[in-house]
Amino acid sequence: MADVGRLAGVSPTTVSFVINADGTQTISPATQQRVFDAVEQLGYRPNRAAQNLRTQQTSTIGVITDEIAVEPFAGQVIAGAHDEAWSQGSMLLVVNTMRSRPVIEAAVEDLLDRQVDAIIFASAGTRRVTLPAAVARVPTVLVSCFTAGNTIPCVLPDEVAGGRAATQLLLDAGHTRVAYLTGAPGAWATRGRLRGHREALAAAGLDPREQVVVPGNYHADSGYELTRGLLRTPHLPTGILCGNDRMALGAYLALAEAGLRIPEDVSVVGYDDQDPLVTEIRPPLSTVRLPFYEMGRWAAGRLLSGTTDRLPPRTYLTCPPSPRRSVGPPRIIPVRTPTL
Amino acid sequence: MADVGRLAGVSPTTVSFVINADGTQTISPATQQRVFDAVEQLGYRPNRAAQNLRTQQTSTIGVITDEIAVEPFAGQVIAGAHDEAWSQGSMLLVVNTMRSRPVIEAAVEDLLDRQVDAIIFASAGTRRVTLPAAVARVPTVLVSCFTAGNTIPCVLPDEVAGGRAATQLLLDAGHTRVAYLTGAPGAWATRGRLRGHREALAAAGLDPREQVVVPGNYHADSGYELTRGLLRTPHLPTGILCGNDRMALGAYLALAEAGLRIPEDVSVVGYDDQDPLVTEIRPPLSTVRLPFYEMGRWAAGRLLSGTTDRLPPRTYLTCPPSPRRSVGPPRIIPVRTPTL
DNA sequence: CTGTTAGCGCCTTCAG
DNA sequence: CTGAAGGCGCTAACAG
Repeated sequence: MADVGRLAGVSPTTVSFVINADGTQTISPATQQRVFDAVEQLGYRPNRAAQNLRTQQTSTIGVITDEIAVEPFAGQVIAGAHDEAWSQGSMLLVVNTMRSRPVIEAAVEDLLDRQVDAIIFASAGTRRVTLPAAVARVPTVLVSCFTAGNTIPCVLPDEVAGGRAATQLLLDAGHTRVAYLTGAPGAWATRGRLRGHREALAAAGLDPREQVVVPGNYHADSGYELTRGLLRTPHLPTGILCGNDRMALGAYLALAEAGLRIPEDVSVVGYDDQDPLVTEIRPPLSTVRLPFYEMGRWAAGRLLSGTTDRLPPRTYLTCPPSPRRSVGPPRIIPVRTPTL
Repeated sequence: MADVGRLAGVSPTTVSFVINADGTQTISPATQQRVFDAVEQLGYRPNRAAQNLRTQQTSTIGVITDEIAVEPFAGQVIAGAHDEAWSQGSMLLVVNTMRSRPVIEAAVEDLLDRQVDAIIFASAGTRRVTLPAAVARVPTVLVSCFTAGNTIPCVLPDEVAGGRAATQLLLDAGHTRVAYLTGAPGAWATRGRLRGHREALAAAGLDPREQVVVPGNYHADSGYELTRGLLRTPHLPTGILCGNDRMALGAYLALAEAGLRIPEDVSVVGYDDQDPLVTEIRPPLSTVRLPFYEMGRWAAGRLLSGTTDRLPPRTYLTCPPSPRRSVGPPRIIPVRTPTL
């Protein structure tokens, strides 16, 4: 920097001023030009370590995640946070904890030592978490998880609206007898989606108690078994809503085995919009997308704008429907005689 | 740090020495203890920004990746690099380029400004890349890609051995008539796998020219179509090897439609070991795993040990077979009459 | 074995 | 509109 100043015939101070032009200083255009030329000529780049030391900030966000290699999830959260951060000149320092408590604690300490400007904590599968107290020393936003007393602002998928949207996909096509093969009963997501499902049914003038709802576990197997169970029923529903895309895959298999076509004989809807699953199966699956990318982006955005103190305890982002070809009009006479 | 020294009754220098005990200094145990006590009592933690400025290194590796949210790929590479880095006290600064040239250039500059100790450049799908010249300013390793003159050390999956392993899964079960539904013909991976396939065939005493090989494109659709093509053939092979797991999924669908069971009627082998696909479909798919995690880990390991100058231009990591239940003994009489 | 001293490169009041 | 000076927190010669 001293060199630049020398070449431009100004002091290092002036160089600093023109480089970090923050509006509070007024440097003559001529001088500015000379400085820029010198910077260019010398290939000068400011030393970030020195800036960090001086300014106490690093343009860096620490991202602590359960498991980076789990899809759909961390990758998208990170991608969203990354894109927002990148657009504002910040970068992401990522830590993968594999849910290990000691790692989480060490990660927070280390990130704090490295003077990250903020922390994003993201979990795979919405759940309650308890974080080391130290996170309070820096602005923090939780993605897809929350703390006991909502002590830290968080962003969550709006599963209730998602459940409504998924159901609506079937309702809009004219279905009036739909089965819901839910995910694992205990999960936060499951409860929200089921509630949304019932709301949509009721809003369409259908009695939720007359529709079939059976509990699954988010695995393809349960989608398969549950669908087979449905097939043994006298009145096969015209539409099947699955807890997630994997369960929908199971439903596809069971339906194919039974010689039933999608969507001609039965319509199927998933949840998650999990690539490449949904686009690779035939027909492509109608589903609802979880806003992982958006949540990551939202978190980084709030953090970078430095307005985390005025944030509501919980923010919900919508799960948009992703209609594809697995939903069609209901078959007129979908009645089947029980097999056996 | 001055406070710590004061509390322990020593100079800041001494504090630095005991904290960074590098063996070159000898501090009396008593003094060390006093320093540690003071550190503990004050909750002192060294300021990384200051250390970075002073030592010119940051215990940080920059990871530049095509697309972080693409599975199977960047997530695992990052997870591997992360685990290795973490075990040595380093962290990862990740940048997602979406293959944009300007972003790649900016990323390298920014990472260099931030004084990363090393850079890992990872691509989705092995291919040749050209990097900004500036990467040369810091140790760099390429993952799943390579440069024109092999100017930068890289680590790649051993696709030839992988192709052999995949084929061997079928051969070991007793198959002598196998079809290979390849991935996109132009791809580096496709060529290696095909070569390995032929080697395995030859090594088993089979004439590669008598086996059927048809080109696909890595999508489920092509697996589906190609398998249907096979079904129209008088002699259906007893084993089908697919270019990747998605194509295998297509094969599953085509086989199910034709009323053929896996592995009783036909055995199927995939490639990639893509979760959750391979474990969620029935039967679970026998496949070959791409060593993304290992490549990431390997890259970080070499970089951190500071021995990148003595590295061979290319290092191949094995693709281990992942046998599951989609392979069984060949059917005695798999002959079918053409379905016209 | 321990303390003194001098920066690492930058930002930022405060004077001019 | 520009320059001088001090210091962010730490490390590494160099003395003692």
